[in-house]
Order: sequence, then structure tokens, then C-alpha cells
Amino acid sequence: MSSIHQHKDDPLHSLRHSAAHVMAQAVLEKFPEGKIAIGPAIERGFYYDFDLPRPLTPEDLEQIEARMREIIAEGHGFIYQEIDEQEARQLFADQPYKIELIEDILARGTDEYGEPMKGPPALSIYRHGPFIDLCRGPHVDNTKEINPDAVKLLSVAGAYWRGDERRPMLQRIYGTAWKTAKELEEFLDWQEEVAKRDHRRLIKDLDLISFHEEGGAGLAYWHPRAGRMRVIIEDDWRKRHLEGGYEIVFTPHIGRANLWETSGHLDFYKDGMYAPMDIDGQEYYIKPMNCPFHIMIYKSRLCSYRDLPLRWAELGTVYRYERSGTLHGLMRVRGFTQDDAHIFCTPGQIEDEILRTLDFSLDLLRGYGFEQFKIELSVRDPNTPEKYAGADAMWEQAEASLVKALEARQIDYERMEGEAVFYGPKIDIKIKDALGRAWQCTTIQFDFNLPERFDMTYVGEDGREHRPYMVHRALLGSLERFFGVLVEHYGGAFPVWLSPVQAQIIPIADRHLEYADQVAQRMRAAGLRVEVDRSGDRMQAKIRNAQVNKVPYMLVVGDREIEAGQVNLRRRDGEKAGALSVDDFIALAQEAVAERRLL
RNA sequence: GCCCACGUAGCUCAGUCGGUAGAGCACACCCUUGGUAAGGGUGUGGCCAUGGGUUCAAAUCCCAUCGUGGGCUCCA
Repeated sequence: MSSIHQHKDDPLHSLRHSAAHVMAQAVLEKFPEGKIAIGPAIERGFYYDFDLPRPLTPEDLEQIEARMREIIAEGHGFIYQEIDEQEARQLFADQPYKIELIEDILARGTDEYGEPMKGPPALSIYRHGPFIDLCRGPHVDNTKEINPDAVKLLSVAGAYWRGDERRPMLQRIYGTAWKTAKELEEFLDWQEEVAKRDHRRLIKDLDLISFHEEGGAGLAYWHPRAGRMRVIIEDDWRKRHLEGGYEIVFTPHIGRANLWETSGHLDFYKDGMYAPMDIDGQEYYIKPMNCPFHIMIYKSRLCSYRDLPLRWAELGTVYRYERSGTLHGLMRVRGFTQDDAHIFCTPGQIEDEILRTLDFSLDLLRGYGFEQFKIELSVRDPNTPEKYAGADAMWEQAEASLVKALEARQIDYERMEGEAVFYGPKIDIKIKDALGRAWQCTTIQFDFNLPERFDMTYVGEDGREHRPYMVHRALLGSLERFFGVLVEHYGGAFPVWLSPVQAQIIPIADRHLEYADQVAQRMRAAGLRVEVDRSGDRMQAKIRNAQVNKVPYMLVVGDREIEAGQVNLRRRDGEKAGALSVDDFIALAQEAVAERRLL
């Protein structure tokens, strides 16, 4: 996970951090008995956590924001001062959270956000006007440098002290600050655009996917239109996997407890699994992962090195318990289908397989119009090698193969020290959408744990048994989440090849219906997804409806078109291409599909 | 799970101090037969999330549950 804390050298950082201090001052004036916790600058703003006698209301925020503008106008300088422990304890005697931070800084050399500090522990404060905060800075020189027209408080949320659910729940005020009012305006516009593209809104408006209170939280229902899209995505996925040297497998949704005992899931992942069901006196669990099943297939016969590599893929539907507060539309659900695969290979094949998987994944994702990626290489924490399964040599080889693949393709990546899971290093690929937001999709991870636990072997050239390498990978991640990302990326206006309805035929009057049906039939025979608007609406309303549904092509047919055997094309982007023959339209649409164009 | 907020017709929402409900869209029917983003009329539709409680009286107040949202946390 990338740090939400903004880089300290960003010029906006000190501005926002200073705004957080000003906000804290305003809050403490309103609630003199309030306790302050921490208040950093974040990616697009800042926040500060408080322990207050009562919940904050939107009106409180308005008042606090107004007071902030006054404080800014008062023009206080930010004054830095290093202090010793005794002074610190005295200054913050009635601020227990600050005292805890002071103790941590001195004891562990971590800063106020729990991150290790460079150099010897040192305590410093920043003071502006009457407000003093334990703080390393940096800050602007004077509150006047904060533009009062470019600051806005956004929301209040609960947040545990130090992110620990056993600690007190604090109130966090989020705000944003920019250099100019124009930048603030742009940020607010951006937020509005984000809201407009919210997949939770669009899957409802476009009749794609629903959730049901009666059916249970976090469980998605795919409607026919989304079903069409999913079939296209799955067919494309299968085709590419078969071309890419994968075999497709299918495995059960439930498995006996001993399977999950062997895999270690019941030891390490039980909280994520649903309660077992009793079948003939045996406990069965619904699967949270597909791996043990693929391993069962592997173990169903003796495997020779000549058989390797094996690449087995499955659109495997899994169910995981996610805490209620974490559910979020399609992005975080309790039941989802992974485009999962496991690669079993010899140590000598690892490099090839990793490179191949990386290429395969990027190619697949590019097919959906994603061009920008954020790639993370997660490796072990070198300080705690005992926390990891698998021999050092394997970790080193695995990591080398991942690095080599990334470098072979000259891909920029971020090395995440200590972010590897205990069973192996991994590469994660996040795709960047049209609004620049990164979404986790692909994960390619080594697994040094399961081959051991299941005692997987293959017979080598030497006639002896060897342990295969196992790589677990999901490229789209979960179909549910990927679908949600697609909806947000395109704002519901999908490229033609994905659009549930590619062309809407709009008869001007009822007497044109027969021709509309004929035309639709020809188009369907050519493989296009076409609907005829048979409502009693006027043409204008029919166009509007198609437009609102983001149908790529609208084909108006009336007397003139019937006469000429044509359709009159209007595109979703408002371009009126005019009349053309049915065959010409079919060719045009087929080309857009083949090239995966937007229109 | 936790803090805060919210849940009224299929959808988006209104509903004052407690006196058992409204609009627009959608849908149905009728009129309109049209030329590139909403033609007109009539009508159907609500156990006010669910279950308790307070009250003469609850959409409205209280409690619990379910669901949703903003976050925290988690996501081997």
C-alpha cells in the first residue's frame, strides 16, 4: 500500500500541514477541553484527528472553516523550536496523545506517524499565535501564506487513534488546501467528476448490477446487460488464455475441512472464511481461494519435468468474509470471481514464466484501454527472514526473476520492502483510470508454502522427486471489481466492443417499425447487439433515452431512410454522421469492434 | 467490527411543532405520427427498511436489527 503521506518536499505539503495546524487551533478554541492527536498533509489535502466532547456537525465545520480564515488573516508566523523532554511533557501536560507521541519518539525513534526517523530522536514544536503543536514541520513562514479562498473543510469521519481498533475512536476532519482559488475549484470539479463516474451510481442507472438488502450485503446481481458484457469479457479471457498456453479447469465451490487444514487456511485465514457446513458428518467450507483445488488436480497423477510448465486457469468464484464496514460497491464484495491461474514449473523455467505472465497481463489490460500502470514489487523484510516460508535461495531466485522480467521490459516499478506475503514475493499491477486513480488488479505471486504443505513433487531428469515452483496469478483480479473499474474508467460509455447495446434503432413513427426490425435483424446476423426502440415516445425522446443509456450508435429510420434503404447515424458523442447504407454501417461498427475503439 | 450520518413509490427526492403521505421521472392506457437530448392527458403504484417501545396519536421521538454512505481497520 502506498503511503498516504505526501512527500515533504512538495510545496503544497507545508501549506496543507500548516492549514491543519490552523484548523486545530480553530477546533481547540471551540472545544477548549478537546484533545488533539495527529494532523498530516495527505495527497489532496490534510486532516487532523481530535478527541472531542461531542460529535461534530456540518455547522461546526462551517464555523471552524470561518474561524480558520480569520486566523489566516491575523498573520501569525510559524516558529520552530527544539525542546527537551521535560519541556515537552510540560507543554503537552493536558494532551495525552501528544505525550504518547513524545514517549514514542524518545523510546523508539519513530515520528508522529509511527515512521522511523533519521538521526537521533529529537523533539520539536511549531508555534503560530497561541497554538503549539508537537511537529517536525516543515511549515510555511506565516499563516498569511495560506490562501483563505483556497481552503475548504470537506468531511468528518471516525478514525482510531493510531489506526488501532482497540484504541479510542477519534473524530477526523478532512480538509483541502491549494495555492489558488482556481486550483481549489479544479479539485472540486475533479471530485464532482469522480462522483459522476461512481460505479455504484452508474450500475444502477444503466441497469447493470444490483445489490439487495434481502439477498445480503456484498453480493452482486448481474443483470442481463452486465451479463452480456461479462460474457464478452470471459470469452475474450478464455480465448487469450488458450492462445497463451493455459488450460482451463473447473473446480468445486466447497471443500472438506482437511483440505483447508493442509493448506493452512484454517490456521491463517479462518477469519476470512465462512462457517463450515455439515455434510454427512464432515465439515465443508465454501472456498475463499482456488489454490488447493488446483493442487488436487496436480496431485491426481505423477508429474514429470517433461510435463512442466503447467498453466491452469479458472474463473473461480470465491467467498470471503469482509467486515461490514469495508464493503464498497463492486470494489469490495463478499463473493467474487477471480480470473485465477496457477503455474507449476521447474526452477529453471521460472524466469521465462514470470516474463511471460507479465507480458500476458499487460497485454490483456491494454486490451481494455488501460495504458498507464503502477507496478509494485513486494519483497521480504530483510530484518525478519524467519517470518517467511521457503528457503533463502528460493526467495532470492524468485525475486531475481521478478526483477529481471520488469527490467527486461524496462518497466518502472516501486520496490516495496517487507510488503511480500509470508509465502513468497510478488508483483502487483495497478491500472490507472481516466481520472488518474490507481486500481489494484493484477497480482503475480510466488508460493513457497503450498507446494510444501501439499507435498507436491515432480520427477526430474535424474529420476528423483523435486518440488515444483508455484506461481499464483490473477490478472483482472476479480471480475466484479474489474467491471466496476471499467464502469468508472469509461463513465459508463463503454467502447463499442463492450457496450451491452451497440446500436439503438430509432423509428421516427410507428409505421417505420417494420423496417427498423428488418434492419436490426440484418445487424444481429452480422454479430452486432442491436435494439429497436418500440416505445410510443417521439424521436427526440428516443434519442435522449439512447443518449442517457450511453449507446454508442443511434440509428434513426424514417420515410427517407426506408426509401433509400439506409439508416441515419448519430453517435454517442453527438456527431451526426448522416445517412448511410445498412452494410456500410455494419462495416463501420465491425471495424470499431475489431479495433476496440470507443466509437 | 468501530465512530458519525442516512433509509419515504422501480428511480431521484419533498414531507414544519408527533395528527396514519406528496412531486418529477419510470410504468399502463388514450391522444399526438414526429427529423436528431424530454409532446399532451389520465391512471396504477408506498406496511414511510424491519422488529420492539413511548404516546390518545409515530414517516416524525427512543431502542435493537438489517442495509447504505463518509472514514478507521483489514485485504495471507
